[in-house]
Amino acid sequence: MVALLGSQPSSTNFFLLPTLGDVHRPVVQNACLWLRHTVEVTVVLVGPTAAGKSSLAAAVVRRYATEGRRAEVVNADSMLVYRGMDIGTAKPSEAERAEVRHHMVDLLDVSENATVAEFQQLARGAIEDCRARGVIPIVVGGSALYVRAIVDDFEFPGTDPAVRARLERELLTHGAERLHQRLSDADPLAATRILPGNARRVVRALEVIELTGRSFSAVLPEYRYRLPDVVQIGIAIDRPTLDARIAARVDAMWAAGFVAEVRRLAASGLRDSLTASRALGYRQVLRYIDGEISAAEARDLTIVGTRKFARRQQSWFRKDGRISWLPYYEPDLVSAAYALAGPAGAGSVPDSLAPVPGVED
RNA sequence: AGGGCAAUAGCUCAAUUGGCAGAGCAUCGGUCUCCAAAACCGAAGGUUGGGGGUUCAAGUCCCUCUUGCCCUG
Repeated sequence: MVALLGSQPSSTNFFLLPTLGDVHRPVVQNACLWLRHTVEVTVVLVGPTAAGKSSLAAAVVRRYATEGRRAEVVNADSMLVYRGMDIGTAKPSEAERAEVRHHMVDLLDVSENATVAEFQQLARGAIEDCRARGVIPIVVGGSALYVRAIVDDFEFPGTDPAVRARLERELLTHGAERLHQRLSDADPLAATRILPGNARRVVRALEVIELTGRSFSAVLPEYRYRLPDVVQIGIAIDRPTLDARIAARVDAMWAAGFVAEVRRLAASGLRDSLTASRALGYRQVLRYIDGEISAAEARDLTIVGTRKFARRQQSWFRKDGRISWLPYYEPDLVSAAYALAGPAGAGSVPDSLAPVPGVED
């Protein structure tokens, strides 16, 4: 039954076309109340850091519970996968995780390298697992690439440590320009898309070409869900408010013992890691611990870095036209989100909750 | 009070003997198929503290005022 309806992704949307008059709404909602038992929705909650995704997710899970439905969170935040990185990542607390099950959290040691491809596999598995158990997965994340890799048609060509290491060495000896020149010969199209200064992407392109024997004409896929029924909700928040929240959050982290956490992780190899050591806050606190900068500088750099990260997140998300935006100040944000994600929802935007222009940007 | 030093983009500072006021950071915008909390690219931003003078030409030299810092009383 699930599979049958799942093959018609638009079934719920169909009943809720915005053109329907209010008169029909009760009927429509009844239809959906019935459908909610058979159609499996995947909810995706996005937005910049400190917008309030986690607490909203937990509240929506609770609301589902009042309807007798179970929902679980699938994290799509790149740094939450590291064990021990708790304060600096604003990881949901143990209490929160005891109440709501969180997937894709605490999977790796700080010394291990996270990859998008692996994350994609595991996260998709977690979603399948939820669906198989009749649980609604709520993907919550600020890493746009991760979210898209999970929800859209992404296929990552493989990677080979040996090839990669050799290319990295060539990068050191010959420089990025030279590698980019080589990319121009091997794959002119890719070379026009990747700027010579971006050594990282040049190396990856050469790696893929060498591994696959084909050109690296990688372009982001179209905005098309590979899952049957996805509802993407974004929290819209204006910059001044977001910036204030970020500053307050960083201060709270320091007060909560962030430096001690970084010290602890440094002892277990944080410094040598490729990915974890680059995490916002951790990178700056490491410099502070090493005496390179003052505590105040570390704090300020973390705030500025987080702010810039939030801008990048917003610019990534605002391109995705499938996201329904809810203003952070919506008095009953939970009901609004639930209206989109819950039984009556599946993508319809209630009139009162149309995107708020001033907030979205 | 007297003497000395300084004042240039939002911030920190550059600017040959007087010769088209620049850089880093912040800000804004963009790119993105395995390090993505990463990596990279672009744009905007100035009556050089105010006023006067010398000069073909003044951020630069002279006078004056304002503000800040230091020293001496």
